[in-house]
Amino acid sequence: MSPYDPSAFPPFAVTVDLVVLTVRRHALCALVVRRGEQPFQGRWALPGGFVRGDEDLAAAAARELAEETGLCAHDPDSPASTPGAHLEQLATYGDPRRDPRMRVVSVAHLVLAPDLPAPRAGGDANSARWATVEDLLSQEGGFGREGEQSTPLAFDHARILGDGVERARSKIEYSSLATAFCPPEFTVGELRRVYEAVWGVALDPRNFHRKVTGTPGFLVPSGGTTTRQGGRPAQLFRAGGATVLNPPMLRPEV
Amino acid sequence: MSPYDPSAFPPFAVTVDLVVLTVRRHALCALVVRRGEQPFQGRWALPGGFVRGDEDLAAAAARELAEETGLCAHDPDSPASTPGAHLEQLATYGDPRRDPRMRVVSVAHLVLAPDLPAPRAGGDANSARWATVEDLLSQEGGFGREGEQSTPLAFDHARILGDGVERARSKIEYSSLATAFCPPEFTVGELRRVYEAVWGVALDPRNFHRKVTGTPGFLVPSGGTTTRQGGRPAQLFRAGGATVLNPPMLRPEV
DNA sequence: GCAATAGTGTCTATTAGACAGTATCGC
DNA sequence: GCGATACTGTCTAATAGACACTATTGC
Repeated sequence: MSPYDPSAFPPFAVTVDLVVLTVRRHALCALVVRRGEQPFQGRWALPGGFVRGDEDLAAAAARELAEETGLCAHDPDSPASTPGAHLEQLATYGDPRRDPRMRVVSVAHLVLAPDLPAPRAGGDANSARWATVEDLLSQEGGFGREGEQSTPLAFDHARILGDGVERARSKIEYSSLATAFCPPEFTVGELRRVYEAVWGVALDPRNFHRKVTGTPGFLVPSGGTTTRQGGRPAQLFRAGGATVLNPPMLRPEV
Repeated sequence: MSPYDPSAFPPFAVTVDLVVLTVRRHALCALVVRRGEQPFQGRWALPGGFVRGDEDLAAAAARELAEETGLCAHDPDSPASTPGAHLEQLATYGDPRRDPRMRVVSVAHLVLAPDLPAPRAGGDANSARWATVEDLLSQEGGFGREGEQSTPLAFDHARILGDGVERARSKIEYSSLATAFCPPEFTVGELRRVYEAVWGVALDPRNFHRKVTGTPGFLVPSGGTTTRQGGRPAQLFRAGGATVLNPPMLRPEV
């Protein structure tokens, strides 16, 4: 067969799946939706859907994100987009048997978002929720915050979620992306709690403060202060222009 | 439309494209093939082809690699594969207009290989060659080593190649992947020349030697020595078991 | 000897990590 | 006052980078 014979290619469906991460109550959480149909009916899955015929992959991911959360994604590769959550391509999953019905290639995307109000999913408020990554990835399922048992995720979504979490854990080391988990204005302590939740470690508040305020372009003071965390008023910052951190934040050893 | 109605998805073609990098004569080079048909007939392009209906994405990439180079890819994610070149998924490109004939989503893969004999491409030795990354990515095309002008790469392959080069440049900082550019046994000086070619910088041989031999698990002595680089005989090493380098190699500032 | 590469030692400026101590809020 | 968090300063061990020096080959 000719390498580009348009009439001779096998038919594929192409979807986007979203790993939407946020930090809630000092825990790294992901957005999951309940499947209403077979296969895996009733199980939790990552949000996602088909790429339309005239739609770019990043556009499809941003559309699905808006449909599920109302978030406006900020794709660093596309020039003009309203500020909001960070969106980037994660990886593509194409095992021939990953969907029992047909050949589906899924282009997974990673979204990092600040703590949000309750998710919505097409008007059915009960069909989407935040769950801790720990619960979703524990082998037997574990228990959600309402005491509801989390069965394993549908399809290969546990692997996709694991890859997304690993990407987030490593990217906040050498980029300023941890600020994507924070509201527009935030304190050094709030940023530290993001690192602690994503990495699952405790960091020295004093050395952390010295490190982030000493990294050029990471944070810019916004002028105000807040006492929303209690204690002495803390200076408020915005994300600076730097995207790459040099020197990087160092993740403590195991 | 139901989010998973099997009869209602738009038809996509899915291909794999390969960014095959090697170091030749102190320069980072990529494998390109000449297109025999429209569009972009006669232009250079990255090797690649359709994913078969029952084939995983990584398997398709390994098959294309073997067809183009005879290399056996070593995918770190798959358990048993003959040692050879390193292969990993790079990114997926799905702009609706990236191929003028139809909707093609391409899952690009990155291959890092030691210096190889001349490439082959389906028996037609003239239709595949190594070109320096510098020539391929220079805006106007530049000149290849035979003095032949390199026109810009077909499709969006210049962008894919640029992304692959950037991935390679950053991955050799914090992983042991630079050894994938070396033969099974190599000297510290040969490894240093890999870093210098990929990063395009000059490194201090003495500090480099101290750094790589002091990083646990990076290199293991094989016992032999060689004088193939001239000068005092150099100890031969193999790649050690470590995949992540801690501390990382530091790329000098611009 | 001379050129080339390999390998070791030494000094210095920088920094990560540990931790003392002070500042400023709510209660 | 007390508890909490924010911030600044200090010490030490480790290290990146610069560079002097020696070792061992081919010619």
